[in-house]
Amino acid sequence: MTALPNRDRRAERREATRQEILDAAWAIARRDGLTAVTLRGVGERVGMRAPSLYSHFPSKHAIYDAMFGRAWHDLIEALRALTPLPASPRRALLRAAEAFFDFAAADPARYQLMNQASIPDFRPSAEAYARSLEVYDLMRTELRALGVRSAADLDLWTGLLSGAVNQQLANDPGGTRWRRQLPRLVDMFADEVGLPTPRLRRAR
Amino acid sequence: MTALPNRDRRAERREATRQEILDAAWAIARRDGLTAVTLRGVGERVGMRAPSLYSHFPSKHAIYDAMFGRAWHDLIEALRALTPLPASPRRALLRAAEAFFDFAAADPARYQLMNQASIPDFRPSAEAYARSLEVYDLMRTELRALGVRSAADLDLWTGLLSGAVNQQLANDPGGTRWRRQLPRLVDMFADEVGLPTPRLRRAR
DNA sequence: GTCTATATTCTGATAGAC
DNA sequence: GTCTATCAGAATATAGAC
Repeated sequence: MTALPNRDRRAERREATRQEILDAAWAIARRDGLTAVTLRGVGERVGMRAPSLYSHFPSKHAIYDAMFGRAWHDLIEALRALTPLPASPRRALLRAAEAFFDFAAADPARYQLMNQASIPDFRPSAEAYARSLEVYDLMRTELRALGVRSAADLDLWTGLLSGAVNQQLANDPGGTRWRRQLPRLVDMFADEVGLPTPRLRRAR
Repeated sequence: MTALPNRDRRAERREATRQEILDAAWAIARRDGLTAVTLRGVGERVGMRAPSLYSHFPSKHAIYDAMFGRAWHDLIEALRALTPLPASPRRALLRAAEAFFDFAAADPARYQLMNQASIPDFRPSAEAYARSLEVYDLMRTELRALGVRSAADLDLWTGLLSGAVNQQLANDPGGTRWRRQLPRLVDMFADEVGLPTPRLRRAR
């Protein structure tokens, strides 16, 4: 009778513990960098000895992998939460660009895990990697809806976005020097690929 | 009589050994990543035991620091070698952009050392860091000569460039997907900041 | 599922002989 | 200036008691 409820409880508890472990790993990564995440450190934060973590994750890389998948999942959610986008293509692009930018700037360690191969020997699993492709698909679909079709144009857009983010994180962390350029980038891109006016900013 | 010549010889030999050590470290970094550089590994390549390296560098970080400074120095040279630039501002920009791009793409590990804080606890010395500022100055001076004066415009330019490089290294290493966008980026930038036509590519 | 104890391996760095 | 020997510490991971 109580067999099923108990099993649910256990599964829930187990999942909660997994989550605590991941949260601890994120906290360390944010404070001291991705490579500062150690099993001892994580264990200490969750009130466990390091070896006990192996009851929940088969290896340290599995923890990174879960973090990687989670990060991309959260980005997907952040982008999906944008719909419905403004009817104006340029306003729609700006809204999406700002969402992406803010997601990246909110957690540089997360951005580093997602985009830069910064952990020796770590390769995301196929499942986790698929989530990053999903974001790419999402962007492509969105741009297509706005009338941007060619692969080169999509590359152009991702280049503009990642450039702004990278410069912000590298040269003005916590600031807004490149975030302020987003309306300009949107106009430049929209002009280049032939999206309708009016511009967000007045032309010079 | 021979005191001075001998001292020169020794200094030369010593400098040559230092260079061999750095070359070995670069080779390892290029093959297996920056963090794969170990004193034992470097020593093996130069035919020394690890402790002997301390006769030439006071610490492992000092090796990284020399590499960092050298990388920026080489970029400075690559950029200086561009003068005289084409008279056409847009062609001048394209030439500089391609030089920067190719420098980065030629050695991703070097680019990572220069731009991303990827080695735990490593901070470049003031001397080495000054070289990176020199590149920034060089770019500012060059843009100013072309008529680009505002700090925001300079930020825009560095964002466009670093975005193309980052996407190339992350998503199409060894390829040309983003390198091909450079003429387009130059035109977009030139249009935005009001540089004279004609465009490099025809407008759409 | 968590623990202690330990294996294994690697790291940067130092001491001191030669 | 290079060597051997070693330190001191960190890391991931495993074995097995409870």
